[in-house]
Amino acid sequence: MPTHYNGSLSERRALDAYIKLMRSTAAINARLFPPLQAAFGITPSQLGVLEALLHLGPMPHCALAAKLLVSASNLTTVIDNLERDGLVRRDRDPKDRRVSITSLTPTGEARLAEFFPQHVERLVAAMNALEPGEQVELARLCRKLGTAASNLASHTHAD
Amino acid sequence: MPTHYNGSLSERRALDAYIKLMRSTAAINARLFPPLQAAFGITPSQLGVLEALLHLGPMPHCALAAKLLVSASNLTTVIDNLERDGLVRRDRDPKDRRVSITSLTPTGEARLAEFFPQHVERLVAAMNALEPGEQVELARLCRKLGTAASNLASHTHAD
DNA sequence: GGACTATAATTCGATATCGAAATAACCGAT
DNA sequence: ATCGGTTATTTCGATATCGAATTATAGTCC
Repeated sequence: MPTHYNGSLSERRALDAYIKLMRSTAAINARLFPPLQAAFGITPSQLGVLEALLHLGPMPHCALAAKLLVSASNLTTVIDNLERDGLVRRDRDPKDRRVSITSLTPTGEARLAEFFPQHVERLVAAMNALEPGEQVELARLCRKLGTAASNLASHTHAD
Repeated sequence: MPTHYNGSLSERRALDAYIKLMRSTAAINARLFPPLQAAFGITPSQLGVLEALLHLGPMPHCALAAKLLVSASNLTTVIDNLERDGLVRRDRDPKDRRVSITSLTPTGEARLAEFFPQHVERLVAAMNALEPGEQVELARLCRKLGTAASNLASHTHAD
């Protein structure tokens, strides 16, 4: 008589999907990043920054933080380390001197060229555990889920 | 004439699925954890530990680390903080004095009871952006993906 | 039973991450 | 031209995270 568990069936379905979602991302990233870090000393966060700069060009700090979905203060730390290693540089925007624009250095571009193809290869290999149609379906479901989660602003005030 | 991009179509499919997978987990967790942390001071990692102890009972350190897919050294830090706050306790296993067994304290159980139902509610609400059938399909795809990624041991030696 | 090996947990140093507070620069109104 | 509010970035303190090294205990082999 599971009267206490009235939502249990749909709850278990949702929880199961959530857990598998979290585990699959953890498992994939556990395959993807350790080789990168061991061979090139590049952390996942650093890769995110380098990749964004490669694809989108030099960017203001806050735009980069928004793009990567991380806090500005966190990004400061990551860029500090990349700058120390000579992979990126910061310049003040002459139009608005509050703004710090980060860009790849030639060294950064060269480093990226060394490891990026391999990284993409590993990524594609990992995703190829799914058939093409399944990849498309996964992308669709994740987009639907992510969009909904992003749009829920602050509906969480319990009644 | 995209001769340079010979793998481009299947690559883009895989990359797209990967990106949406990562973004959806980030978006969902961004909805789930800040309220928990603001109202109860519980971090995501701490929740993981408390939840495992609730469902599985007292556990050796290394078993807990394996369960949560985190390193033992990381787990030490998380448990240190939980112990400091009185939510868990450590006891040496009398059978093997190397082993540290972590368990919930009455305070920990009480705290869990305060916030866990709300948390599950938020989680289910977030996942309900997908229809029941879609949740099942997402779970299947993620399980397939995660299992494959876990089984690839070290096939990454480039030729 | 003493030496060697293996395993459990912690410590250590580095990076990442957040929110709150501090700084600096811009902008609008007067 | 200044006051006050806004926005961009950094700083600070706390937690998380990992791998490598360390410490403590078990187990094994002779």
